[in-house]
Amino acid sequence: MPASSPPPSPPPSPPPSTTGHAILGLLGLRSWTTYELAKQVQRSLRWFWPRAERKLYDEPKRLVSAGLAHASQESTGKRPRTVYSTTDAGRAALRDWLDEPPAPRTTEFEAMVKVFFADAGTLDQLRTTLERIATEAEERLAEVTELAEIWLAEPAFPERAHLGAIGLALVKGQEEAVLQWATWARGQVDEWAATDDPGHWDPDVVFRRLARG
Amino acid sequence: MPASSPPPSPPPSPPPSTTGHAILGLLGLRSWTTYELAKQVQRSLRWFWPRAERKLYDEPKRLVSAGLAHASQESTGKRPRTVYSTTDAGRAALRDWLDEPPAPRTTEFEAMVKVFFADAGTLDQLRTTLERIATEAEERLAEVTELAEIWLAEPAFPERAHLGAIGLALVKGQEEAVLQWATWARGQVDEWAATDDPGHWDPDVVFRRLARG
DNA sequence: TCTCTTTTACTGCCCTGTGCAGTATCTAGA
DNA sequence: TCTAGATACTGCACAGGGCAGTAAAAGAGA
Repeated sequence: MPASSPPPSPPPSPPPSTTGHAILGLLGLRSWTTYELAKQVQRSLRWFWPRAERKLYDEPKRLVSAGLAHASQESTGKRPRTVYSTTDAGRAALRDWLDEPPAPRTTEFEAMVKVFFADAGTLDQLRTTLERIATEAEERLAEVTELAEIWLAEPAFPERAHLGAIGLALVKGQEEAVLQWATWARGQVDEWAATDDPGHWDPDVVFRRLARG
Repeated sequence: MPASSPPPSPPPSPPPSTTGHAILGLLGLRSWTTYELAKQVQRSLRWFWPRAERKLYDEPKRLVSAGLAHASQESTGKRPRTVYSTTDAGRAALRDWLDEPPAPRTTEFEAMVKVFFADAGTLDQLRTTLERIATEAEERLAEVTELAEIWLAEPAFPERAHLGAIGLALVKGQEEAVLQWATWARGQVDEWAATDDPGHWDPDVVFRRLARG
């Protein structure tokens, strides 16, 4: 007897990505247009899950086709806009996703690649790179201060202040660590004779400190 | 007079990406097969510029077509292998690249997205996520210790120990910052009544600390 | 000696994600 | 009224990731 042909099932929408779940999280707070979503991701999620605006126009559509979100066509005058909201299935998916082991943290730090290969260039180039690393960290620390002040004065989601607080605290810790390192490194590099010759500067002193755990 | 047709020039190979320059940096140390390159990237560059092995088989070919690297076909028995080395143009490109302003540092930290949307789930889920963040940081700190010991005992490139030392020092600072935060956060969360109700725990205490700069 | 596992050495394919250009409309201010 | 900026998208080319697949060499153990 021949095998019966499989029943015509709707194409199984792939399980949402991290980006999908992050958007699902924002939809759990309120409804958003894609444009608002993009701005909000820049303000908050950017710190831990940076995504280009472009992507945020595609992802909600996938959520809708998976039944995890709902889209309603509205309009401002003649210009149409799409407002997305979550669904019961969306809330359930978000809840379940919290159980799954998170992907390992990854960092892209181009400036440190330049530090690592600094012996292909001059000490001045290395110092400039360290300067840029420090400046970036300082700018972000200023942003942290600004965000903390906004949370104190006019929070958009006061009922979520506790989650915002612990999140922002991590950002501050990270940026401070980078800034402290950059300041230290700047001092160390000043003792080197050249990028490929540390002179009397002894790397083993550092390695022994790092090896102590 | 009609415009003359443009001379048939070779397709301008696009300027190498960060990944390309990173490989150029490794080729500056010695010649590598792609397989060795992939392993080396996992050991060292991974910390600041993580790239999938797959990509490391494509990128050297682009460097060769841009004249920045040289490929020689060798063989181990009947199996062919490609050994890449740098060129004068490659060394010059690397040197020039060190001057260019680096891309901003970015971090993908899925676990923190789960922390940020923890109010979609339970306190147990949040505690588990914090636990996982701490464990990951501890594992990486152990790796830092291990690498420091290798640098002390049998360094592969002793003449580059100074650059390895300052690089590894940053990794340690970053991981310690995450671990300290996770420990602190675990304690704070223990005072909350639920993920969406911090009880008497006051987020403004944290925000005021963060706002002080 | 034979077998099995691990290491070496890649390629193809599909998917996610980025950056940029392009197309409109709406709003607020000079 | 004119213009700048904000809103609301789409298309396209390219970087990069993950996984499956292929295959030969080297080493380990029976």
